[in-house]
Parts: sequence; structure tokens; C-alpha cells
Amino acid sequence: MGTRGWHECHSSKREGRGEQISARRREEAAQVLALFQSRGLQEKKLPQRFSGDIWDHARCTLTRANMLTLPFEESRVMCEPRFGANYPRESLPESLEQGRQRNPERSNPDMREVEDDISEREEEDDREDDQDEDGLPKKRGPRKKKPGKEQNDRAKLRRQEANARERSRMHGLNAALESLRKVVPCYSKTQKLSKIETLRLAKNYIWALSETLSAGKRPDLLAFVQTLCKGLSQPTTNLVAGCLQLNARNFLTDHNGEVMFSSRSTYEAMYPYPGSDMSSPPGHSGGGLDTGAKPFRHYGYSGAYEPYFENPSPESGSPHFDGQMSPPMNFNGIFSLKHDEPPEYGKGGHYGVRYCGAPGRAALAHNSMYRVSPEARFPYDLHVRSQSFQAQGEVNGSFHN
DNA sequence: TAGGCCATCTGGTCCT
DNA sequence: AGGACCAGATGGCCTA
Repeated sequence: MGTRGWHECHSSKREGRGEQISARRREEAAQVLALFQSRGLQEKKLPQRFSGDIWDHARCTLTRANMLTLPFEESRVMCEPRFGANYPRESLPESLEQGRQRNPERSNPDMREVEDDISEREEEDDREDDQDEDGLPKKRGPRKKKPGKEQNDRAKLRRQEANARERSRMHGLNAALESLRKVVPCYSKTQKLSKIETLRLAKNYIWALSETLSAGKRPDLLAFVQTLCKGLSQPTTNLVAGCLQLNARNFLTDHNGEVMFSSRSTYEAMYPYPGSDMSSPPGHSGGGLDTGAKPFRHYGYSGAYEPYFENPSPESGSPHFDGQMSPPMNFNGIFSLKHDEPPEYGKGGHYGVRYCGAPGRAALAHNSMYRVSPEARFPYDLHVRSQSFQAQGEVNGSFHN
């Protein structure tokens, strides 16, 4: 780890010997501070790995001086982020020792040299600081014991446990992401969407479904897919288009990666948003996931039109829900996540764009109500259910399958 | 070979 | 004190 040596070198402990710093050393620290400032260098810009006598000298001296012994006002400059105050103030030899244990073959010879130098001076200071100006032994508080082998082993063990927990946590996160991959309209076991693309596509999907629900009309399929692909990378756009058996040439991608269509967005035409960009999912001004996205509109469930789609992925065949996760629903303008619905919830419901040639297409052909305009020449049908939902629960159900 | 993506390790911070 | 969460660093793998 690149910054480790730097961090370790700059972690010093307030307790123990650090309290007694000689005036000479404090003065030395002030000189180094001045040196930094005279060079117009800020601690933030200090190189993580540096060599050279100036830096080594400064670094060692600052460490030895223990910034906390300075009045706060003076030491503030050193206590900015990543430079002292926010770091655990372990004594230098301890941290160095731990660092060596973690990384026995530290490659940076400069750092090793400096550390050795520091150690030598540390010993020297121990001797020097044993006596005060009158040569009398100084009174000291209880000296912090160096960690023994047992403590080091314990620290190691705890670190390993923390690593295992972190691994497990990340695995859980990845599992959740995998679940998400399976419910967005493009799922392939062979060509997985990247994490970021999965999140983007999911966001677009939610947005598109919300728009469909709020509009209470049949969605324009092309615009629906366009919305899905907003902000996605070109490869992912191609992948989604491929999953939907679309020809990616139907899309024009501008230099920002935004998916454009050659004519006015029919989606926009269908769902005019007064004062807002209907065709853009929130957070696409910059082409990525943005945290400052405009909030979802409050939609009222119209009840007049309830499209429900079937999983479009040719590979998956049918929507793959693991029964734990559910797409967000929009009831009376409130988005909610339902996690505990039974797997058979909404049995028989379909959502998604039915892939032509996929099993079951013929079965649904009879109730195919929506066909893409010939100009799009999409080889699939978008199926909508003929009957209206009777209750919100039914709406929910259709999305849960 | 550069760049993207990912897993893992690690230390810091916050919370219980 | 310990766990969860987070972000930086690093190295491996893959692909254009």
C-alpha cells in the first residue's frame, strides 16, 4: 500500500513519552514547518512516496516532534486531513514495527533508511530525555508497553477476521447485484453487465416503468428501450439491444454516450412533461449515476392501463426472481420495496418485452395487443394484459413475477 | 500494451 | 471494544 509507510511514520502517540518533548525538538519542528511553508507545499500535496534529504529530514523531524505537543493553533496546519490529528497516535516504533511485520519486504529503501534513522534517534532521545536540565531524572508517567507477541498475534487475528467479514460483506453485495442483474431487462449468464451498468440499467428500468404507469397509456416501445439505454455505455447498449433483438443502429449515440434517436422522441411525444424532460431518467445530465438526481415525480396510479412485461432475456426464458427481491412499486406516488412477498405472488403475470421465438410466444400471440410500428421493425411484440388490474395488489403481483 | 473491471486488503470513521 | 461501512491502494484478468 502506497501510503502506508507515510501514515505509519506520521502516527505518533500522545501518551507515554510523547508528552515530554524538548524545546530543541519543538524548535526543530517549527523550522521544518517553516521549510514546508517556504516551499509553498501543503501537507495534502506531500508525495506518498518521496525520497530526498529535505523530505526525509522534515518527515523524521515532524514525527519526532509529535505535533500534539504543540499548541493547537500552531499544530493545526499539521492536523489537516491525513496529517496527524486524524490519525491514531501510536508511537512510532510500534507502528513501524507493525508495518514491518505486515510488509517485511518493504521495497522502498528510502523509507527503510528513514525508519532506521528514526529508531536510532528514538533511542538517543530516550537516553537524552531521561534527565532534565538539572541532570535529575525526569518523572514520567507509566510508559506504554510495546505490544508483545501475543498482542501482535491478536491484532493479526482481528485483522484477518475483519478481512473475512469484509469479503463476506462484498459477496453479499455482489449477490444482491446479481439479483438485480436478473431482474433488469438484459440478463445473460455469459455476458454479465458490469456493476455500474447494472445499476444504471436498473435505474432506467425503474424510470421507464414508472413513466409507463404514470402515463396510463401504451408505451412507445422504441422510446421505452431508448429510456433503458440512457447513459449506458455503447457495449451495454448493444448488449441490451441484442437482448431485445434490436438493431443497435436504431440508436444514435452522441459523443456523451447519450442515446439519441434520429427523430423526435416518440416517448417524449407520448408523455409530455411540462417543465421537465420526460425522456430522461433522473440523473442523466452527466451520463452516470448521480446522487443529485431529481426526485421521482409523485405519480398517481391511473388504473387505466396496466402493462406488464415479460422478461425479455432469451436466455433466462422466464423472469428470474429469487423470491426475495421485488421491483420497486409505485403506489399513489410512493415507491416502496417489498421483500417478503411469496414467490407465487402475481402468478401468471408477465412483464417485459417478449422475445420473438422464445418459448411461450405462441401462447401469448393471441393476446398480443401492441405491435411496434413497422419502421422500427422490431422482431418482437410488446404484450399488455387485456384486462384491467382489479386492485393494487394485482398490480404488484404482475411485477413480482 | 493500455484501460476497464474486479476482488481483496487495509485503515479510518461511525455506531452500538 | 467490536462490527459495519466506506474508500484508497494494489494486483490480476480480460479485451480491444
